[in-house]
Amino acid sequence: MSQNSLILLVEDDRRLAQLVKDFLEANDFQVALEENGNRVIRQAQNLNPALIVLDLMLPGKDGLTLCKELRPNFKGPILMLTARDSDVDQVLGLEYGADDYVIKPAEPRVLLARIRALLRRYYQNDPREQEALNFGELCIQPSARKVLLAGQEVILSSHEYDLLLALAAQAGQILSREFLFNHIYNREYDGLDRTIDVRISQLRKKLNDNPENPTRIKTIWGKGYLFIADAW
Amino acid sequence: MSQNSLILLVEDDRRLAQLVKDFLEANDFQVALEENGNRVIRQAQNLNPALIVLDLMLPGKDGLTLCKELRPNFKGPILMLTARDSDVDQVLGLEYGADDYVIKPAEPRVLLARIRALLRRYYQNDPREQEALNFGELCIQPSARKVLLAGQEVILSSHEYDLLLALAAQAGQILSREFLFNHIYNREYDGLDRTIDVRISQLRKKLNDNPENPTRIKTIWGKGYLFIADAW
DNA sequence: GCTGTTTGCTGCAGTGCTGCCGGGAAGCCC
DNA sequence: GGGCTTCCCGGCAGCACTGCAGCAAACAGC
Repeated sequence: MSQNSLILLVEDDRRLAQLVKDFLEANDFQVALEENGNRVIRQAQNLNPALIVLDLMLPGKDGLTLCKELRPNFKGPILMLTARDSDVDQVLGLEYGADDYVIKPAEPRVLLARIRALLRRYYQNDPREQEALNFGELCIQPSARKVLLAGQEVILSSHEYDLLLALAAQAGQILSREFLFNHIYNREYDGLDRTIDVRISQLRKKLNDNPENPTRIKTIWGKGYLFIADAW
Repeated sequence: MSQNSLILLVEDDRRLAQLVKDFLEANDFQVALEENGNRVIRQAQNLNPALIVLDLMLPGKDGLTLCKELRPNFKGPILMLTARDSDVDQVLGLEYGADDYVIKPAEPRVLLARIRALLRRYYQNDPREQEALNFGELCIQPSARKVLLAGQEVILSSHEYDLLLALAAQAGQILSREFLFNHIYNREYDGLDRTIDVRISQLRKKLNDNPENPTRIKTIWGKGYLFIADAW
């Protein structure tokens, strides 16, 4: 993370959304737009953004409820955005699980500063930073791009390694095929591609993980894959 | 990691400081006051507060510099507080390492909400790691998406697991079919769908819960379902 | 008691998802 | 270019999961 600097912007006013999007992109963020409140949760799962900016005045779903429902599925920072005269109270918003609350019209640089503060705080102790990741007998050494299983080196192909690292860095979270695909390749996921499945299959084989009853990489039916941190 | 609820309040206006102190104490925080900017760093080290509220208009030391110097010695959240017409800019403050920035005069409950949001975020044990939920013999492990009953793993389908988690996470509350449906599926509940009933039935079977006299998942006639936390 | 409504649960059929093989293309190193 | 590895992708087999219908039982109100 910080590996992915993707921000999910939930905003129904297209003009405003585009403005914010352009501004954030000019500042080296990637931005995904979502207009429909009902699709936010699914989008959050599929894209796994680093942060969500949530406008409360959405058609389709009440923003507060949305925020609350989002929490179990999204652990990262949520920044609420709302008009000054909104009946939705700042205090309430924060209590419903938002991490920050900015009143519209927001000065772009204020918004940017607050986004940066949230990301800095949340992703500061990023395990991805070179340090070795240890999960019981499994040890991943990003500095050497090397993986050890019970002390023995496991030879992984380039994509296999990338995939494993992506999973391990967010152990305990379900990662969608779409997210994994985008993470490894620089092209669009068409929703049908089975490449990830094949890589996972290889990985399991090399890590001695039984797909019928996996202890490391679990398949979440209809959702994606999950790396299990707990060593045993 | 200070599991305490001590807040270090840095403020030179005694009257205001006392007001804030009283208010926070009334809300179950402990508050330590510090008026002198030069002593803040030492105080932060000595007291190891959970959070620092920092007024920028201090005699003795410029607030921004202070914030910057504080950072290496204090890892917890810092909330900046300043007058609206201050020349110290919000953006600058956040860039200097503050985690939040509130403009005076601050409504007490807003301040409180923001303090709580910061603490919640910072002191939840590693954001990526969810704790296991324990209910007597039943143990739900979100990090591995695994459910244990008396030590034995219970194999649940994807939706069964989601449903159980939704219920367990709000144990003791009646959850309507509509809520559960929306929580699991991302589509509208038509008011007639019996899917939830069937899932509940499966769950009860797998959890050895007798529907005639359920000890885990109780049916609330006409309203929904209720997860009972108390172990049997 | 009776009635209409709500719930429990099973069985089945269909579908959509996953695992992974195997051929061939594409990259890489000499 | 040759030999090697890695990767892509079509495709098939298998089955987990879903949704539905249907009926019995429980319930609330009268």
